[in-house]
Amino acid sequence: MTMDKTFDAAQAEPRIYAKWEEAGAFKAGANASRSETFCVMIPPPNVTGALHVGHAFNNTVQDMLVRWHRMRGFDTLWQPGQDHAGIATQLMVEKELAKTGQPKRIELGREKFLEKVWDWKGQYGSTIITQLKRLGASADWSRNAFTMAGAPGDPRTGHENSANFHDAVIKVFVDMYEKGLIYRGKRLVNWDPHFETAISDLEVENIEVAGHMWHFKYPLAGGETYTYIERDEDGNITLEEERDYISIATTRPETMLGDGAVAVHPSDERYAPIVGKLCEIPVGPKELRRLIPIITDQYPDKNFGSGAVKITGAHDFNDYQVAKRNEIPLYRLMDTKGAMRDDGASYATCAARAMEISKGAGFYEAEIDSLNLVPDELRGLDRFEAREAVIAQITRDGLAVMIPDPNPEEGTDPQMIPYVENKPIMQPFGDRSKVVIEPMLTDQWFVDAEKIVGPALDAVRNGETKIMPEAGEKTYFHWLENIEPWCISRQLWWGHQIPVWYGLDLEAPDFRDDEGDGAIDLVEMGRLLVETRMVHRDDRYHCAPDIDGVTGYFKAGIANLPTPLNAARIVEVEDRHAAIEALASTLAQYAMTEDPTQLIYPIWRDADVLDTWFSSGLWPIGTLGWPEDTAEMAKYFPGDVLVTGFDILFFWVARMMMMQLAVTDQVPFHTVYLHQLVRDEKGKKMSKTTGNVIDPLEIIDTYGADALRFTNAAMAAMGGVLKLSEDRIKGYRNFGTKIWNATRFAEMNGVFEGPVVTAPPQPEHTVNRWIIGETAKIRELVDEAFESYRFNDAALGLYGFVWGKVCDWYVEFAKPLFDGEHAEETRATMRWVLDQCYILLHPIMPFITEELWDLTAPQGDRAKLLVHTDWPSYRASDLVDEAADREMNWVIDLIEAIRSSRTQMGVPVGLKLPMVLAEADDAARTAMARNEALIFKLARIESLTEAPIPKGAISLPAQGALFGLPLEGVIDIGKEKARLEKALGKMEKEIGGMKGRLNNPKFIANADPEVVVETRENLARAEEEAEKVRAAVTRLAALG
RNA sequence: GGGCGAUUAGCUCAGUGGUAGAGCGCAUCGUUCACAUCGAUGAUGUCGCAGGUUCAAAUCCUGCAUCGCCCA
Repeated sequence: MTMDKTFDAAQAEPRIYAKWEEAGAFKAGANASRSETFCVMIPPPNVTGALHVGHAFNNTVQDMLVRWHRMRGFDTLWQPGQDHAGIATQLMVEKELAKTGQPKRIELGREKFLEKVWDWKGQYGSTIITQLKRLGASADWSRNAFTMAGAPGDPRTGHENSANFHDAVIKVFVDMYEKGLIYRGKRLVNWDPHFETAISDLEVENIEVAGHMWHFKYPLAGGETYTYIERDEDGNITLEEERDYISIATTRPETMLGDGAVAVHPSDERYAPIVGKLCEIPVGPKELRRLIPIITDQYPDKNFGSGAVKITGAHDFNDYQVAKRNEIPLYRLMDTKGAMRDDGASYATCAARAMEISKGAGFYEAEIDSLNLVPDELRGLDRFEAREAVIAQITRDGLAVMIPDPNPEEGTDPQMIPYVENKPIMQPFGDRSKVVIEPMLTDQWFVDAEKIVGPALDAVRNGETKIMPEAGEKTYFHWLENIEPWCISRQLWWGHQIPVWYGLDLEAPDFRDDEGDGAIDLVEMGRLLVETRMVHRDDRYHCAPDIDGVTGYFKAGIANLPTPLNAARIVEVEDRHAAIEALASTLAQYAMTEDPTQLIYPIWRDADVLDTWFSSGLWPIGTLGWPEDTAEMAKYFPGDVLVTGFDILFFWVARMMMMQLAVTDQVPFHTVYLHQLVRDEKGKKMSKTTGNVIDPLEIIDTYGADALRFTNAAMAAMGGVLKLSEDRIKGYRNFGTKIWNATRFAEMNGVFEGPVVTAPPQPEHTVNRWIIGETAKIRELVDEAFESYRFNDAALGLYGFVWGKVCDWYVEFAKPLFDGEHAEETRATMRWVLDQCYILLHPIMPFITEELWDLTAPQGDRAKLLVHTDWPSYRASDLVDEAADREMNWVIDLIEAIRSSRTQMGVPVGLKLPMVLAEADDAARTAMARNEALIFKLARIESLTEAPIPKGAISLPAQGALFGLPLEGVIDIGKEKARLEKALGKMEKEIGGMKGRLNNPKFIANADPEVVVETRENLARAEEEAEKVRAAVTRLAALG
């Protein structure tokens, strides 16, 4: 066997991964040797996703945990899969259709379009899985799950064995609906005008943009005036004037049309005189301007803007709350595309009705939504065009607040100009559509989160589930304690369609049965349809897993209708519009035939689908086959650890907790490991626009997956910021090369010629005894680090051990031993130690270690692949030989001292020096005698004689000994003296500190006794050494 | 504005009360004998500032400053 000089990751990694897969190494339960299970659910990446550095980090962490447990014999399942990513996928497919010149989504229709989506999923949906494999992820791919598995039309491509997620999602929806945990309602939601759907908070990015704040006058009704007074901090009047208006500042003038009130803080004395009065919205046809009340609410900030806030409940989340509290009507101004409404009655009609309402007339929510308060000339305009028009109108009417131009033209009096502040404002954008998100009042489905939040809070409070780092728990509590209803409906086609059917409300309270015969005649039927306006009333709806489930409900619902309507057949139609047509046509037909068996009652299914997060909220059980009673569910649920980004703590983790508890009464996992976003080396978010995106696949191509994984592990300090730097990756690639070459050295020295060494050897030589103890220490450190999720400690500990102990010292120490009486045991020890390095490094660097595992057993006598090799459990207390430890540290210190003085004195590297031993106690003498060969070799010493330190020699104090390097004529006395004095200064400072402490009776009395003893020992050692240095300085002084 | 967090070597970061650390970078030296993706050696710190608790503070507490993130 001749090893190459480096590990060829690009060539080896695919081969090694294939070997694992062929061996079924990642299958659930593979290598299990005990009954405990270990189950990790992958946070499902989007089916549209491609691997980015965040995935790479997240999955490295999971893989380390999984591999570590699998090697320790746990019955391990790492459950992979993907979510169906409603918007993203739909967008992707629409783009694809456009690119290939196919009909558009709407043209295709729902069913055909969904076929296209399934085709797309089959063709491109497994991209990220292939990429995760390149990272070395050891998930059980045979169980790959998909959140749309089992939905109508699923051809089962790429998730052949996935549990039926659709059934699980629908069952949970129906159950929660029946328990009253899910309801339908009109609420303010984040609306994406591009995709024309509600979206979740998670899909909204708040970005600071340059914005403007316009200041407008809202005239008081009836020309009323009041004295407006402003005071400074001491209460002195700074401004006093009569005003016939109230000044409002807004960043969104176009929403003024929907204002329902102006609010001021109850303690704001400036506006106290006009609270309760009406003011006029300064836009729209003059004769039809609406009046709105001036109210008080806690929300306005007295110090912000003018202190008065316009309340547009249907287009702003804060205003919505104020409006709700104060029963202010919510006027919707825009359509689904974000354009000003162009529907309903004329502005004159709507505004008149709105006026009645603000003067106290009663109103219904549904009626309010039908009022279109957009002036006729603004109807149909895009919201941003409408903004400009509104500003222009107000300014033209002289109702903008005016100020003197701060930058007047040279030599002229400043002109008065409208007061517009330029200021940065936070604006919500759709993360995929990139358009400004509009708060919009629409009918949506909600989970009444407040009702299911309790158990999720308790589970974390009582420690049943632990969130790490702990700061995550605070955030979790804060969010859950203030939980809002969760909007789960989306106006999309790709997703789980909501299992709710609607029917027209045919119950007519004012319907008269002329004959009182309980049967309906044609006259009555005509009146029913035309006069009672039933099609304008709210619909009836029922929820069930399928249409058969709701048929009964609807039958019962029409049972009380007059004959023959009460016997109509329930038939599903496309939508509400089709239902009205169908009903009209069936009634018309009945009028002709009078055949009651032909009468139908049309129902239609809710067109909306469920939020992707609703289905991924069920990930921990859905992937295991729930609601079926599967073996996997019994074995692996509840799972163990969830590894995910801090950013989805609310959106996913908290919801999973709530939903699993609501459905199974059990927590889905006992530990949540949260990590930060992966940033670039300067800590900036990676983005295509900034151009600082690091592609993990390019990194893998260049440096290998192990280097990227090791970097991820080394960065993974609990809660730490993750800054990925290519230099660091390169450094860890070099680390791989280092252990590769240590192996190569061992191979050249015949270490792998015999059979493999499985148990810790019991060698005689100190060097070998020492490294075995060091190995045991690092094994304990690695286990403790993994146990407590301190992956950085595991990685850096191994780095220091392999490079700093094994390569820098043990390999060097071993060189002289290969020829002597300890050759045999040294080979055995080195072989064992290297094996331990491969094993302990395997969870972090699986590829190179598996390769080395194979290469270092040329006889083919490995019991198993490394991926399944038993994790060691030997202990430092059994394997550390204290004496060997002391001795080797003494040797290392001495060699370093000699090397240091040589370099500083400018002794040529090649020159071998004689050395004198001036003083030595027994321990030092023995240590010297036993390790002379390697000290000579590593410090380039040619001889050792016992003699006093000669003149002009460098003194080298060691524990229990004093050495000298005669360098008369070579050393620069001044330089050496300076070096010694510097060292002495440092020592004396330390000694001073220790003496100070030991002289303090309080220290002796209060400090931990161990600390006192330790300090005494350290002091003694330091004083001994300082004494030697002082003597050396004296000798040097005598010389000079 | 509210909440959470950070501030340690030139850079990136570890360090949960007991002698300030790592990697990278930098400087000097070194290629027969595992590795130049390497080796040897070295320089670099008022641990953000000010108080407090303690025998002892980078570490705990308080305030301040600066910078992040989340929410409004």
